Amino acid sequence: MAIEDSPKNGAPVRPVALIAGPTASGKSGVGVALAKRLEEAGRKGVIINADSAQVYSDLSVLSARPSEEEMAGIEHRLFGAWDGASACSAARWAEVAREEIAKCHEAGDVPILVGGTGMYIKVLLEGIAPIPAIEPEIREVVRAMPVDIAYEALMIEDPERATQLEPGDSQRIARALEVKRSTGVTLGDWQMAKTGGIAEEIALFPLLLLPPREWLYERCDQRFEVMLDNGAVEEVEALLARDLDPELPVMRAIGVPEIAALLREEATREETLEAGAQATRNYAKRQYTWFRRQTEPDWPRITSAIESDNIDLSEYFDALLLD
RNA sequence: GCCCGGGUAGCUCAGGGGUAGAGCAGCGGAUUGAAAAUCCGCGUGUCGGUGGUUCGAUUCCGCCCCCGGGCA
Repeated sequence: MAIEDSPKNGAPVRPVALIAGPTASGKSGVGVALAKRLEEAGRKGVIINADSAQVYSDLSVLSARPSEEEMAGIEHRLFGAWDGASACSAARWAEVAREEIAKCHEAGDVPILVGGTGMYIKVLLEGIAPIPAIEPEIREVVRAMPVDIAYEALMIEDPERATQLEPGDSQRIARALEVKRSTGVTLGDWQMAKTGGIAEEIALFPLLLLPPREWLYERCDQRFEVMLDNGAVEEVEALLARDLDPELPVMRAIGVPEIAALLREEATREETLEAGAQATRNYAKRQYTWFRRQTEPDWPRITSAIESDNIDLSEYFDALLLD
């Protein structure tokens, strides 16, 4: 629903604020600042996590989940909401986020999505093909296949998709294969329909944080060092003690493999620091590309260094701040 | 001081008489149920300096400089 459809002199109907950007760009601070401004304007803002790692209870330090202090009395939802033993997914997150957003709207609150997982946000807004759960045995077999073998199989079972994919894209090849084998229908056929997107039902107020690369990378480096000094090692120790499937998303989160190597004494602290910081930077770059290219061109962007105290929120969220 | 081994892309290094190449970094891009994942593309750099041999040297030879290691 477009803003123009809102009552002339009132707040927009079903508003959703969205603050997105790469890791370490300062999203959380901006989200909290917005919630505070809403409070001043007589409305309640609720922050909803849109980050695929902050979703796991096992990852607090390593996912940079905001502390009680940083939350500053603002309600935060979907942070640490999943147990690491069960893999979240874009579709599942979107389903839950949709419910939380609906609850906010019922209560007259303003949901503020904050996060860096572009695909989660995209699925929430645009929906996704309604593909049923994959047979666990099929998934296991497919994921255990070496890429070249899986690609050959896909060439036979779903040649159309196979030719669209890079022969080295293990993950997408496995996905296409498991969908065909489990449902009997090709991924391409499933994807002809998308369901669940809320873009048409809400008034979206997006803001992309795309600060200068150099500034961002510096923060990535600092951030990983701070994590290492503030419990990341203990967090990974506890996670490893659970003896979970190493393929699980929690086990692949940035910093987990690196710190696991440190705990196995296969790396020094110095090397761990370097590796973790590097992985963070590489990730930030990928997010940068996503947000720069996979979002609507008219979404406002801040391309300077982010100081949540100095951002003029009214410039981006004016309609929300009307009382 | 002498003897070895090196000095080649931002880093680690390969190569070799016809002006050079990988990995990583960096940059660009993709992204439809693991997305902090998965994948694709982009490589001119006084080949340490300087003389010489040669049609031609980064490659061979001499000298010099620098960095390791060893011997004194």
